[in-house]
Formats: sequence, C-alpha cells, structure tokens
Amino acid sequence: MDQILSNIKIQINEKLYVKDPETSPLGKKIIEESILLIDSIGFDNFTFKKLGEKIGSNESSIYRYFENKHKLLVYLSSWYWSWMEYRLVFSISNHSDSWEKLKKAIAIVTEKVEDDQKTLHINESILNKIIIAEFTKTFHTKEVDQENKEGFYFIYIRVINRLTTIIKEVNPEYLYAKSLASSIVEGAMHQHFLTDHMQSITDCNQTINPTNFYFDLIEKILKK
Amino acid sequence: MDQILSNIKIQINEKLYVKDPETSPLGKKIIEESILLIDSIGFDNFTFKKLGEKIGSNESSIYRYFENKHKLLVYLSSWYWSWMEYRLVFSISNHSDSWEKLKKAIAIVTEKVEDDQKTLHINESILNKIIIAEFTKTFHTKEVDQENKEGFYFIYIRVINRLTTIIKEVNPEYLYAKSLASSIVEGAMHQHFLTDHMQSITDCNQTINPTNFYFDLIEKILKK
DNA sequence: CAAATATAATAGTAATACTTTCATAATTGA
DNA sequence: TCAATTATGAAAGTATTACTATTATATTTG
Repeated sequence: MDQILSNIKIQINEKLYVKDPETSPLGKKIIEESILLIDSIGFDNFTFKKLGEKIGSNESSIYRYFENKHKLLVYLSSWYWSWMEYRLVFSISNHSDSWEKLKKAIAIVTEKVEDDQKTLHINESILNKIIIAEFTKTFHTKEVDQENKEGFYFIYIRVINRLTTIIKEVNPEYLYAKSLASSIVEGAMHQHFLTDHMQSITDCNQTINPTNFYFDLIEKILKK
Repeated sequence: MDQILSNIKIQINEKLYVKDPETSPLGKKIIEESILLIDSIGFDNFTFKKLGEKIGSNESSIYRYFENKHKLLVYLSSWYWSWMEYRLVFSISNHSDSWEKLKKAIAIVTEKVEDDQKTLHINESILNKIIIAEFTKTFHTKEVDQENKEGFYFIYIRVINRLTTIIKEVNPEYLYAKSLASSIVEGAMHQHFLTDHMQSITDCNQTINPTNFYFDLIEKILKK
C-alpha cells in the first residue's frame, strides 16, 4: 500500500486551483501549513494573510495558487476524499464476500484517521480533524448547485456511490441504499464531532466509536 | 394547538441577544426579515447593513438587539428547536403506546415544515429551510465548547434527549439510543439538503421523503 | 408634559478579501 | 551559459465587513 500510494498522484478538479500546488515547493507548503493553521484557528478565522505570515510568504503569492480560502478548503476536501476512496478500494479488493466488503468499507469511512506517513507534506490525521470540523461548510453555500455542476464534490459523491454499490450487493431488496450510504458517511463525521463537543447526545466515547454504532446499525438493517 | 402556541412565549437564552427582540416592533421586524434575507442570499452573504437597508433601519439599531450575525443565527435556531420541541411534546401527549410516540416524534423532526400561520412574524417554513441550510454553522466554530457551556445549544440538545427517551422506551436493550437520536435529527436535515442539491446520493425526492427512510430504519433497528 | 428610552444618522476604525504593479529571484531551454 | 521566461516578494490600493462611538431626533411612559 505504501508503495502504491506514493506512486499514485491524487487527481483534483483543475477548477479548484489557479496553479497546481503539487507542482512547486511553495504550493506544497501552502497545502501542508494551511492544514495545520485551519486546524489550529478554525476555518472561519483562517486568512491567506495569516497563512502567508506563517510560511514566510506574501499573501499575493498564495492567491496565485488559490482564488480564495473556500476553494482551498474544497481542494483539501477533495484530496481527503480521494485518499479515502483509494484506501476504500484497496481495503475491499481482497474480499469477495460482500458482507466483509461492507464492513471493511464502513470501517474505513467511519474510523478516526491515525496519522500515516505515506504522504510527505500532508498530515492525514489533522486533515481528518478538519474534515470533521469544516467539511460541511464546503457545500452549505449559496453556490452549491453551480459548484456541484462544476464537479467540486465529485470525489465525495463517488465515495458514497461506492458504498451504495456494496450496500446493494449485501441486500438488493433494501430500498434506501443511497440514503443509508450518505447517512453513514455524514453521520460518522457528526458522531465524531459530538464525541469531542457534545458528549451528552452521543453514545460514542473513548471506548465505543462511530464504527461500532454503524456496524450494529447495518447488521440490523441489512441482514436477512 | 393554535391557541396554546399563541399563548406560549418561546424562551430563548438571554445571552443570545442584547435586547430581547420580542419586546419591540423593530425587534420583531429584525427577526421576521432576517429569516427572509438569510433564506434569499444565504447566511455567508448576510450582513446587518443589508438587513438594515431591507427594513429601513440603521445598522447600528440592529446591533442594539444582536451582538453579531452568529448570535442572531443561534437565536433563530433556538427559536426553531423550541418550536419543534413544543410540537413534539404536543404530538406525543395523546399517545400511550411508545411505538406510536416514536413514530409521531420522528415524523415531527424529519418532515419538511409547511408554513403554519400560528406565529405572526415568523415564517416557520422558511425558517426550516434556513435550519436545513445553515444550522450546522451555529456549532461548527472554534467557540463551540464555550458557547455550549453557556447553553447556546440547550434546546437542541433537549429535543434530542426527548427523542432518546422515547427510543429507550421502545427498546431498552438498544445500546445506541443517543447516537441514533442525534443521527436522525441531523441526518434528516442532511437528507433534505441532498434532495435539493445532490439528488444522486439520496433516495429521497418528491415522493419518498426522509420520514419514510427513518420509519423504515427504526423499525428494523428497534423492533424486537 | 417632562424624563427616560429607542431609534436614526453620521462618522470612524481595524480587519478582510482581494487586485495591481513593479522589483527581484529562480528556473529552463537554445 | 546566458537570455528569456516564470515564480515569488514587497508594497500599495480598493471595497466591503464588522463593528463602535457620538449626537440628534423621535417615541414612549410615568
């Protein structure tokens, strides 16, 4: 997996950037440090000026890579879901039993991400924290329909479609495979959020995690 | 119900406003028109200046009611969840069977709100649209823990707790009542959002709605 | 009807979200 | 290798946002 991942270049919609950040050291630094800065001060307080100060670069140089911070966040999210998709496809590839595949897939999309050292400039564990905290902001905008048309959420949708396909494999009679898939992906992020900030309305904690909750749930919903 | 609702004054955390908007015509106009303006241009593009222009009042006058637009949104959300809670409590009060109560409760929290004319200055149907589009922004902030301590999300949490209680009544052995309740409330909003903006990853549409999805889901999860 | 309170009008500040211009540094390819 | 191209940095500028403060004028209330 290490080798494969290091050979794969994650493809991101070209409309999300002005200049591809993967093509230069400054671009990579923007990605690397924006993840850390968004995690530390939150997306709402994040500005290109602050990022520039942090990386010792001028604000205007960052604008040569990204039009605005919204597109940077969509870029980071696309990267995340692309990486997720890769791990998902890989993890189910060695299973033929559809039930096993589903459990693997759900584990992948609902588990907290522990840092893996496979990519140099991206800390996946912190990126996962950002996704839990900020991903919903990428599409809760007035421009969502336009941006959806332009494919900004394409990879995220593809991940959910992959999960949907496996759900249908497990139980072709189940009527709500798409809604179940989108509920699990979004819901797992929400349960992680609640674990950290509103413990009183979730059963998840240090010992029980969203994966346990969703394993139990799909067993009851899909087992015939 | 009409009568009861018109007699009840929905209580909102005092920390959310500088001056209670229910105590003056301008205050009520701020509430009424902010709902319409947020719906029309989106919360991100909404400013007190624009609201002032719309209602023929000065920006500075609005600041005498709300410190900032974030607190206004939390105020509107609190109002919404308080109204929800009221309808929920009312709708289950004439049922003794816990399964019937659960179905009623889930219908209330997952159905699209059709405008009801019980309150004069608040359009609940449009407020429901705002909640679907913007509610997640109220707590996806760096200040969430502080604001949670101050009780900003108290009513929302109470609604979820009420649902949790009914779930436990239906099936005391089920291990994830809290997570199920929070998933349903959040998930229903998400499914409504997907219906409007990302049809390809939901089964909900004009004929099937989130309520159908969750009725089926709880039946499979909780029926013994 | 006077006093208190609410609202409006205006101006001002600091930060945000950019854009533009020009200088300089680094890279590339003939 | 050196000229041309491209990338980055520095600085300044604009419009908008998110407020605060001051003063004047309405409106309400006791």
